[in-house]
Amino acid sequence: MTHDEFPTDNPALVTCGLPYANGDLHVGHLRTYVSGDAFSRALRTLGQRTAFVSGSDMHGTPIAVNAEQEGVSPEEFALRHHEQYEETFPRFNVDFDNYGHTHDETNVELTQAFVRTWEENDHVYEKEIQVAYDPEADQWLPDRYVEGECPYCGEHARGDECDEGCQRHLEPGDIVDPVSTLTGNPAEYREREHEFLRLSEFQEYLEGFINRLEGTSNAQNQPREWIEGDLQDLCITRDMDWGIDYPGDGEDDLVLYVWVDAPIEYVASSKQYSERVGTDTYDWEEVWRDGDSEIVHVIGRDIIQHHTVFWPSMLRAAEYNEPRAVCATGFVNLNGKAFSTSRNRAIWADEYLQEGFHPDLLRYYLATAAGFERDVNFSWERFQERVNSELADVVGNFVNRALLFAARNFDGTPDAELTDETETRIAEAMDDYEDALNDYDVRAAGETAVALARYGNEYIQNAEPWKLDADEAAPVIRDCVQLVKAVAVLLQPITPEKAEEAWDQLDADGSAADATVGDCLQATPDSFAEPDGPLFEKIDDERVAELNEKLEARVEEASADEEEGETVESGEDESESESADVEALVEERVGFDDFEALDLRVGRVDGAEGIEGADKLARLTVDIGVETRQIVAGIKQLHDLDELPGTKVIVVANLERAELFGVESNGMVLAAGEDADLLTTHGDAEPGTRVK
RNA sequence: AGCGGGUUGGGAUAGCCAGGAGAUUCCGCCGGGCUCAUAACCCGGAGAUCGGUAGUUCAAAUCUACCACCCGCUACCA
Repeated sequence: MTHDEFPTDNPALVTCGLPYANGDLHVGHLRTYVSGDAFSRALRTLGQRTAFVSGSDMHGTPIAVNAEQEGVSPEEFALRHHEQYEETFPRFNVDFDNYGHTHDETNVELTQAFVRTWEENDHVYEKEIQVAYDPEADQWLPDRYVEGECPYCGEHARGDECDEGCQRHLEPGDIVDPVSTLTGNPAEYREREHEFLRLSEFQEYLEGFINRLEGTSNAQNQPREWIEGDLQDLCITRDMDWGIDYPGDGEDDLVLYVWVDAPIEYVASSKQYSERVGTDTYDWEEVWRDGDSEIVHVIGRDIIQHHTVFWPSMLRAAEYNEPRAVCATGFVNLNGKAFSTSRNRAIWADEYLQEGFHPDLLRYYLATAAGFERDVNFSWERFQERVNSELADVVGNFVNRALLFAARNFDGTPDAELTDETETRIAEAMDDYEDALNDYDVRAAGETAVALARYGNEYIQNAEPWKLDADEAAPVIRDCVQLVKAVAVLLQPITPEKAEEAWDQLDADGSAADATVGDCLQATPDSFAEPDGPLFEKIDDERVAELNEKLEARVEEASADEEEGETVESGEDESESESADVEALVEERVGFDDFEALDLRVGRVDGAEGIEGADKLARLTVDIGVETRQIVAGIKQLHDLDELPGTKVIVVANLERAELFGVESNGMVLAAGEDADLLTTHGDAEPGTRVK
C-alpha cells in the first residue's frame, strides 16, 4: 500500500461489502454498490489499473434459520439469492470484474488456508466455553438460536444481544434461563471447545492502522472505541453445519464464524478474476501479498468495525497486505424515515426497474445526493426534481443544444481553435475531478461534470451563436462540443450508459468507458449527425403522484396485515407465515406479568372516517373513559364506517404511538381475523373499564 | 450507558480536519431577458446573526468546553 495520489503504478482493488444472501435488494443496498462501482470506474478514468469485485455472503445463522423455515437446504436458499443478486447488479450498471460467493471452492480453500496460517503462527488458541444446547433437538444453539434473560438487566434477550433491554452484546454462555428457539424448550449449557483469534495482540498494530487508513472519516473514528479500549479475542467458530468447516481433524462439526470467511471472499473473488484474465493482466497475489497495491473497501456504515478491526487483524495474522482505504456509505431513508423491510417500506431494486426508469437516474441520485458517508433521503419528489432540473435541464439540454447546433450548422465540430477560456475551464474541472477522487468523494467528482454542463449553458447563452454568422459562431460551438466531450468523460463513472450515448452522439472514437480524464481535451470528430434526441426524459408530476400512491398503498397494506396478525409480543423480526385457515397456536407461553403489561380498555367509538388515499385505513375517535383517542385501524372496507359510532370496542391503550399513512394512531382497536371482526363487550361495561 | 455522526435562508446540500473579507450550489419565490435547445436556458433580486451558551483568537460555521434535539453503532441489518 502507498499513500501516493491516484493514479499510482500499483494495481488497485475496489471491493463492495458482500450482500447477505437472505432477501431482496433495495436502493439502500444499491447505494453502496453504485458508489463502489462509480469509484472503480472513476479510478480507471484516471488511468489506474483496477479490479472491482464482490460476492454473496452465503453463511451464518439467519440463512440457516430461514432456509429451515422454508424447508430447503441453506445452500439452495442462499444460492437462489446469490443468483438473483448476480443478475440484478449489472442491470444497475454495477459491473463487477468478478462476483463470486463465499460458499464456492475458491473461498473455502482460501479461508481454510488463512486459518492454517494463523494456527502455524500461533494466532489462534482453543478455549472451553459454555454453549447452549437443546437436548431434545440434539443440537447446539449458537447466537440467535437461543433466548433467555439478560444477565445484566434481566430483560428478555436474544443469545447474542440484549435486544430489548440494555442493548449489550452477549457472549455465548451469558444468557440466563436459556430457551431454545427451535423447540421452545429450556436449553442447557454444555462445555465446548472453540477457537479464538488473538485480536488482543493486534491492539497496537490496529492503532497505527486506523491512523493511516484513508477513506471516509466515520471508518476511522467509529472503531476507536474498540481499538483504544480492551479488544476481546474473537471466537471464530460456531456449532453449526452450515458454513466452512474448521480445517483440521474434522471430527467436530465446528464451522467458521461467517465474519471469517466473508471478507476473505474479497481475496477469493480477485483470485478468480486473476485466473480468468491471467496474471499478466491482474495478479491477485501481487495485490494481496507480494507487492504494493491499493485496496479500497466500500461498505455500508453498519459493518465498519468488521472492516477496521477484525479484517485487518485477520490479514495481518495471515501476512497479507492491509487495505489502503475503507469508505463507509451512509444509509438511505425513505421520505425521512428508515427503511423497514418487514413493513415493505422500501424501494426495491426490481421495483425501480419495473417502473421503467433508467438505472443511471438512480445511480446519479444515490451517488451525488450527499457526501459519501452522509445519510441520504429518498423520495420520488426529490428523485423527480434532481432528474428534471439537473440531468434533463442542465446536462441533457446542454448536450442536445450544443450537438444539434453543431451538426446543423457545421456538420460536426467547427474548424476553429479551442478558446483559452474554455480550455482552462475544462482543465480545472479535470483537476477538481482528480482531487475529488483522491478524497474518495464520488459526489464531488460527479458534480464537476454537471458544473461543466452548467457552464456550457451559460456560455452558449451569453455568446448567442444563433445571432452570429458562421465564422463568428464557429469558435463558440467548437468550445461547446469540447465541453460535451468533457461532460461525457467526467460523468461516465456515475451514469455510464448515458455517457456512452453522449459519446455516440458525438461519434467519438472508442467508448466513453475506456476514456481517461485526458480525453476531455482531446479533439472531437470533424463530423457527426444530429443527435437522435435528448439524453434524459423528464418525469412529470402525475407519475410522481402515482408512484407515491403505490408506495403508500403497499406500506399501508403491510402495516394493516401486521396489525391484524399482531400477537402480544412482537419482538420477532419478521413473521412471513403463510396465512392458513386457522393460524397455529403460538407455542411460547407468556407470564402473567407480560399479560398485565397490556392496558386493555373498553372504549366507545365516537367517530369514524376513512383516510383519504388509503384503501383500508380508517381514523377512529374512541372514548376510553379517561380520554378520547385517535386510533387508526385497517377496517375501512370491512365495516360501514357510518354505523360504527356508538359501538363498544376493546382498545390496547398503552400501545406505542405509530404513524400510519401520515396519521397518528394512539392505541389499537382489537379485531379478529381477516375480516376485522371487532371485539366488543357482552354486557354494559362503561368506557374506560379495564379488561382483565 | 458508552461511542460515532448530524443540526447551515422555505426545502435540500457544500464548506469544518489545515480559522480570514459579500457563507457554496440546487429547488422554490419575485423581477427581467432570450429563443439554438426538452416552456428550456440566461441575468438580477429577496431570504441564514451557520442548534444553544460560554471560551480561545486581531479574526470562529470552522478550534475548545458544556447543553439541547435528531440519527446510528455496540461484535450477524447497506
